[in-house]
Amino acid sequence: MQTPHDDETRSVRLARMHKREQLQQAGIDPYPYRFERTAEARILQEKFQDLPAGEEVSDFSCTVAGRVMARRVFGKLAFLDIQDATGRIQLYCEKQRITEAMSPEAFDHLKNLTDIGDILGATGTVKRTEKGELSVYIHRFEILNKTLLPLPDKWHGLTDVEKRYRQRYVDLIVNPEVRQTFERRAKIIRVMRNYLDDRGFLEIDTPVLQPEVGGADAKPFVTHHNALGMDLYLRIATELHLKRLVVGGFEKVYELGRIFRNEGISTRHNPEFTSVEVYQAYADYFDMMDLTENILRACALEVLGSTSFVYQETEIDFGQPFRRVTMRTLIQEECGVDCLSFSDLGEAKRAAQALGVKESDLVKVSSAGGVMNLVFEECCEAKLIQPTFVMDYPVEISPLAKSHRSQPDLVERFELFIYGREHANAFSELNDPVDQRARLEQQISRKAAGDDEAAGIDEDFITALEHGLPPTGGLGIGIDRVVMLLTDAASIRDVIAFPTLRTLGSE
RNA sequence: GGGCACCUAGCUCAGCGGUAGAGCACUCGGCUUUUAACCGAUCGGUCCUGGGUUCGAUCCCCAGGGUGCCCA
Repeated sequence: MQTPHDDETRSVRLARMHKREQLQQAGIDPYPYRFERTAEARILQEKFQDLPAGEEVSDFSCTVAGRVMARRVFGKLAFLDIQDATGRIQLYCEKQRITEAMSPEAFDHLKNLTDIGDILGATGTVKRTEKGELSVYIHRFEILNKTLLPLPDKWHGLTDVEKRYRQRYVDLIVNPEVRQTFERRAKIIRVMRNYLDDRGFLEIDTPVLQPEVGGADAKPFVTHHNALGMDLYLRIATELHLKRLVVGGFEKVYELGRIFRNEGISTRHNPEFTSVEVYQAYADYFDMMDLTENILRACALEVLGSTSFVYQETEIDFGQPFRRVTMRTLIQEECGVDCLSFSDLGEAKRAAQALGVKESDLVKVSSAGGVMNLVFEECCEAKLIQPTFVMDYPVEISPLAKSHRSQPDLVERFELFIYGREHANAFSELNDPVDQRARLEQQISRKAAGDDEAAGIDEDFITALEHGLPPTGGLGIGIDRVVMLLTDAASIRDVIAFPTLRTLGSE
């Protein structure tokens, strides 16, 4: 990986620096301030799609601008392909026309002092060449940016995966599908906001910097506030503050924003990612299932124009009602074992081991519910390709969810699985403050027995609950993973413009 | 954290126990219908780093670094 300093000695950069100087010596500013365009590539392509080869529209003048993506230069003629935000178009550059309109040297400047990657503006008529390429037949051009560094290899493009992420701007210039991914991402987020706004949900920003972490089981990033002399955590969820807002009387709230988890990086995990959490008073987890289903269907329809699509060569269908099945039933179907029937932890662990759960995972777990969850992860998760609401989780791994109305040891919680991955997590929210305190305390003692960061209890959250949280349904959706699905991206890094990467040259 | 793979010119990659190559890019020359333009010439190397084996290592071995994929 080259750093800009290494580039100092690179011949390409030196050559371009020299061209920049030559332009300046000729009285040309290689970095002008403004340029007035009258046309974009795609608009021209559409407008003149029926223009026959060899014909020029001499009474139509237009001005375009964009980055030079290809150059084919002859003695007194040059073809430059420029790319703007809408697409590409060829500039047909004839020495005679340019000389007449500009100056005797102008064509040589174009020929000798511009490179692939430079940003140009140009004015001319429209002509489809003999070979059938729609072109702007230019008589005037302006260099809008003399670039110093070259674009990647014109045959292979930018294939180095790391460089695509580190220098996303280059990736975007060279790989048009990357642009589409981020356009779709923006659209998905817009659809979600519109969907919620239209139904009376209010978006409220809650703190990123928090004195206590909570709302999920994850390791936080720690930072320090100098003036207050205190450590603060970056939020791992927006849950606890949004519930406070429901206590305060906002009956439909949500927050769409960045979450930070100090954990591993993989094709499905980035330390900072985007979630939307939604809370609705007087609703339960069944209402959240309906909401989840509808919002995802709306996204697919809006972005892809269809409720079914192909992800990594697998057909995914959002058109049918999503399957709703309990974790217990799924395990019974896959393994023939009823996880609620074990008499003690030892029996549960022996059964789990027989089903292929690793010893190294089992030792970290100290409850039957934890074992049940491991069995589910081992035996069921990967098989849930079509959208499936997995319902009724063990209480031990769900400290913020309300106990099941009819099943002891379980809570009213679901996760949505698609393509074997979790995409959403929702509860009938636990609003009994006494039960909530007991659950959190249990969680802490369990952690303290196990490992590292035994987080404190967010006392203010308990206080809020003591003031009364109405019956509430809550939902969290991982936006990045939804974007992955709807853009057919294999890695979460493909849907985050600037994914977290190791810094270069440190250590 | 575990497994596998890769690291050679600016880029994409060959290569081989005997001191390194191609295409493209860059630079120079030629060219008025190209689409990876073409033709000719030049330039271009810490073969990831360190150690070992060897007369000799880019190649084999060990360690480290980086990257990717899979698993946790």
